[in-house]
Amino acid sequence: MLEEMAGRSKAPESTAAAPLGSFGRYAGPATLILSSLAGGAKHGYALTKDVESMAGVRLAPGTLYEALARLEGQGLIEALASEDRRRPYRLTAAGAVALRAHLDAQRQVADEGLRRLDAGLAPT
Amino acid sequence: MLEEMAGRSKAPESTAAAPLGSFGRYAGPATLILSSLAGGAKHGYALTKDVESMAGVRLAPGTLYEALARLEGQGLIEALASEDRRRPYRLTAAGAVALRAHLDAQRQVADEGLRRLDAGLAPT
DNA sequence: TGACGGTAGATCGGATCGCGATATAGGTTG
DNA sequence: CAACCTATATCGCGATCCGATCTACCGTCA
Repeated sequence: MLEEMAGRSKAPESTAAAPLGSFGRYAGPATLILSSLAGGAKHGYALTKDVESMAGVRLAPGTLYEALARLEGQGLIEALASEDRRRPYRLTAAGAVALRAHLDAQRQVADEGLRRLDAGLAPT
Repeated sequence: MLEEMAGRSKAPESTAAAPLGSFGRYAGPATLILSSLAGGAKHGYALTKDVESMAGVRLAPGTLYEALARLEGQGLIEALASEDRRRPYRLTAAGAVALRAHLDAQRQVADEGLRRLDAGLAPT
């Protein structure tokens, strides 16, 4: 699944799939949005607030709504019936799978980077 | 330090610094490059190979060399004397600090996202 | 020796994406 | 009613990513 993700389908030809870079280009806002939605359906504005308290990042409105449109187009999130003036979005099953893979990979990279930093002072 | 980071100097005006998004725009290749260099100085080509085996991501040459130039301009890495045809780069002290902050933040977001995914099945 | 492939770096053009500015509009509080 | 918060949408600029393409050196295998 998720083959065409970002219009670029090049798998690394090796055995290991590359969840990093699966979203849009190289993660970023998409990761934050999906992670936020993993805690329950939210509309855009609530999402901004949640992301801000969760990651300290304030998503610009352009970034937010364009990312939402992209993610919906990719089937990773879906819009719910709008109440009031809110347009809530929910993580889809595919979105949950993709998010988990992405976060796992990201955590691995972070762990390895931190390991190298701590081990290091990098001789040579 | 790191004030001018990406040609955009807007600090988040609030008290809490936001390590996510500190690089270029929203991390990405920069994170991978810096994490790789945390394991020791490397030249561009070796970096690509290391990143590929570390994260399963193949950085395009354009991405790589442009990112290296940006990171050097930001003082996060520095070029060493070139041997043969190689131009090795090394993580600077500032780069190590920035990388650690970024990876810490990224790991926190990943952990929270995974927690929500596992806790969830997200009612409402 | 000459074709081939891996190493190594650089640059350009096109496409994507992030972001602030801007606009609209309803609700609340003073 | 002014000011501010909620809430969404869109446009344009600039930043960034990426594949293609070029140069160049090296080893090897026919």
